[in-house]
Amino acid sequence: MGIQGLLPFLKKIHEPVNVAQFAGCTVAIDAYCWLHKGAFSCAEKLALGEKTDQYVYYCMKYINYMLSKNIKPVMVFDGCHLPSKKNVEKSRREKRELNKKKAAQFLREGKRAEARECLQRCIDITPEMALELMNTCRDRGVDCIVAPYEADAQLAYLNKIGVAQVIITEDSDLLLFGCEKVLFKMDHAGNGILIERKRLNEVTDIQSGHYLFDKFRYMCILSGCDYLPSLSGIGLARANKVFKIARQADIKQLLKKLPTYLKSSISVPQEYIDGFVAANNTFLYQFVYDPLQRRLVPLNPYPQDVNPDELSYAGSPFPAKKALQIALGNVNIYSGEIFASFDPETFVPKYVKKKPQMLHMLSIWDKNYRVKPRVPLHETQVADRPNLKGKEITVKANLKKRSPHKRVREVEDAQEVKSNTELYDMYHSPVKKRARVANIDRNDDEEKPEEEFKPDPKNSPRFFNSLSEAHPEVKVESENETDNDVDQENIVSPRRNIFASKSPSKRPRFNLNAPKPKQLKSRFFANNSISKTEDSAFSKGESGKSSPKNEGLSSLYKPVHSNTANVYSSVTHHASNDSEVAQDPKKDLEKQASDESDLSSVSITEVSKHHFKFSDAKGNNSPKSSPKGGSAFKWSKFKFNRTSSTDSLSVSHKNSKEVKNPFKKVVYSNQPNRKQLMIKGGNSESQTVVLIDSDEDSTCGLQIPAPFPRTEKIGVSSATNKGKTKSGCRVSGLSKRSKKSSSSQDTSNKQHNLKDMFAKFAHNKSEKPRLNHDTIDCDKDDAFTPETKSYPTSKNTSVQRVLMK
DNA sequence: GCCTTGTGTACAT
DNA sequence: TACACAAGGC
Repeated sequence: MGIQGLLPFLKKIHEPVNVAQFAGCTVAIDAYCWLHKGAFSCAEKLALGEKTDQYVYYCMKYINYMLSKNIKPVMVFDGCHLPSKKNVEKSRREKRELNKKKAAQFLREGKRAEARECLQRCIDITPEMALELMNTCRDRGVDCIVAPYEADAQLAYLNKIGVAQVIITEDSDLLLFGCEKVLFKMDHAGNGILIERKRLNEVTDIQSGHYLFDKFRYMCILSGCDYLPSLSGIGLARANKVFKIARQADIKQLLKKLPTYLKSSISVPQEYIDGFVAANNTFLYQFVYDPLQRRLVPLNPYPQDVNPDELSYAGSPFPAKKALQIALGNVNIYSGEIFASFDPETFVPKYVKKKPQMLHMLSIWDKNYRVKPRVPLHETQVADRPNLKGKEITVKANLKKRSPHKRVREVEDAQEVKSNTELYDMYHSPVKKRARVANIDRNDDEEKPEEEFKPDPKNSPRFFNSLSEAHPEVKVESENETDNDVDQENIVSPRRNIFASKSPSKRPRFNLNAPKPKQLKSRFFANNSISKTEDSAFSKGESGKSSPKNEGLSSLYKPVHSNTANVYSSVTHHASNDSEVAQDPKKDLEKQASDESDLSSVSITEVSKHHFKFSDAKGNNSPKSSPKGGSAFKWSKFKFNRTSSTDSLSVSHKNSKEVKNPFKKVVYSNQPNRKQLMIKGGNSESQTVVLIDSDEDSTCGLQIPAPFPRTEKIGVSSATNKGKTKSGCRVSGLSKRSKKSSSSQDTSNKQHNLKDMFAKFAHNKSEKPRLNHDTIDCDKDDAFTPETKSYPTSKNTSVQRVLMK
């Protein structure tokens, strides 16, 4: 439940970010948030006791994304119920039971839709479901830990001791526990809203001199929290008002004076004051498990005036062995029985071949594990940046000609799709659609890590200290220079362009000449991945059978789609071809990983380098699910100019064709003060990277996190800012609300746009759209007609000029 | 008019 | 679990 209205209350300090910016960091995740959302898709099956692992699949999509971004996830699960939350849990249980009864009634009456709604409302995440996810995560080398009590406190503790640098959750309570950085509402593309503890004082009315984090916590408790309902008529706004004017340090005394502060006749009983203190202590001293010391500890050390014996409402300590077994996930927290046997000393992840060498990337259960050194992520580097404000920089991207092999592939790809009808069918066929989604995921895994901006730290420890000195290929020009024509002769053709994506030879490619894929077991849907749960006492029984408690409901339910889950259970892996090392993405990436000093990336590439495609329940490959190459479209002939009339960046083709909103993706580079714009219209060779650097505050919903200088207006005129984009260009970082207001129509038209894209590109069979989610809702206008495609002619070099604001 | 409170709805596929 | 919205209290 959290603090009602807290997130909207903190809107001022919402910071749209992508989790990829925390590459190299550890991110602790409130696993139940994902489990709950994942369970939504299979609520009926779960309620009826049928076997499904859809919720695992859902969670693993997030996990895989983070692994592909070199982020170490740590999954944190809820443990035992706190006495403080007894009432909340009871109320939830009653609601679930009520909905179950309603569902049964609807099913008796033949009202399936209503029954489904009720079943969705009675989703209960069981310890068995958590174990299923834990087993899958561990096979991928992802750490899991079960909190002795609430995951929230455990997450905060991991953040506090430096194990995790960021927390991902949907629960606003995390802020009260004292987390430094919390990422809310993260989607599958890693976009979310970051709230930092250090900025909380910006939203409260408490004067900065009098601001204390304690006051923020008091304010939230006063407005009502899981441990204490609010006094009638007091919400966040009134609670904020109290702490704006209150100077009373003693919270008990302050609460007694509440009617005075609120100028009302509100009654504050002693019972409420005691409850308030208990709630506050629960936020402060709840038991958590320290995986490094392997023992239970309070979230914060007890001060002298607090007697731990009086904090039974904040949890009771367990014996050391039991505490460890709970933390390892071996104990069913409902029944208390041992239902798993995970041992970190002997466990070897199935799908991680190499152990990371960076100590903070090891398992938190590994004895050699060390927390990541606390280095300010950006601050040390911000001061050293060159000031490019008001400058226009010219960025050259190294563009290589297509290999003949690739051209052949495109032709073959084009021949696969014969007509608009076929494309339309592809889109609307459920199984094929899923295969297409898998294809999108593959593209993401395969290409995005490559696109990230990673300057060589050996050659440039302070990369941006002297941009032009360190990298002569970057030409910095003054704003007064109006000549947009670039003198190609004066540009030294770079051997290696640090702004460009990596060499195509190192890029994983789908190889049409590779042998047919071998049928392998799914990574995380292999049957053996759930064998432990089947063997255990808590198992829901054989597949297809309902558990006894659900038999009554199950007998009422006549499923129409009996075997949809099988689509997930059989996944084909494109086996690598040993004889074609150069074409083998797996080997390429391994080689690439081994070239890097941080071998932790090996496990990351291990995750991202495989291509999956779905097959049907019998294991037959879907013919339309083979990976596709990028489109032939090239951006190399476009220039980026500032147009005074719209105060925006526009793009013009060399043949004077103007295109708006060319940017498909904004990626935060690892370097501070730099944002990379990835122009993904073309294939990998023609991708161009433009660094934007600006001090201006956010416009059009594009925001750069605080350590970065703010955002540049990109492809959106000032008249259409406030998060709205005229042409539907995807702008990462829009708040949900502004997305709804501005792009809800875009979203509803998304499928039509995609269909249009198919239709448009199908006219030219050599041209195919990249089925990348970043491009789906782009290009609604006719800017990208096949005629605009072109290839670089200027010595494989493309030049973009960007005015730095 | 501000604020709280209750209700309805989406969440995933 | 959170958000949007409407109703109602102060």
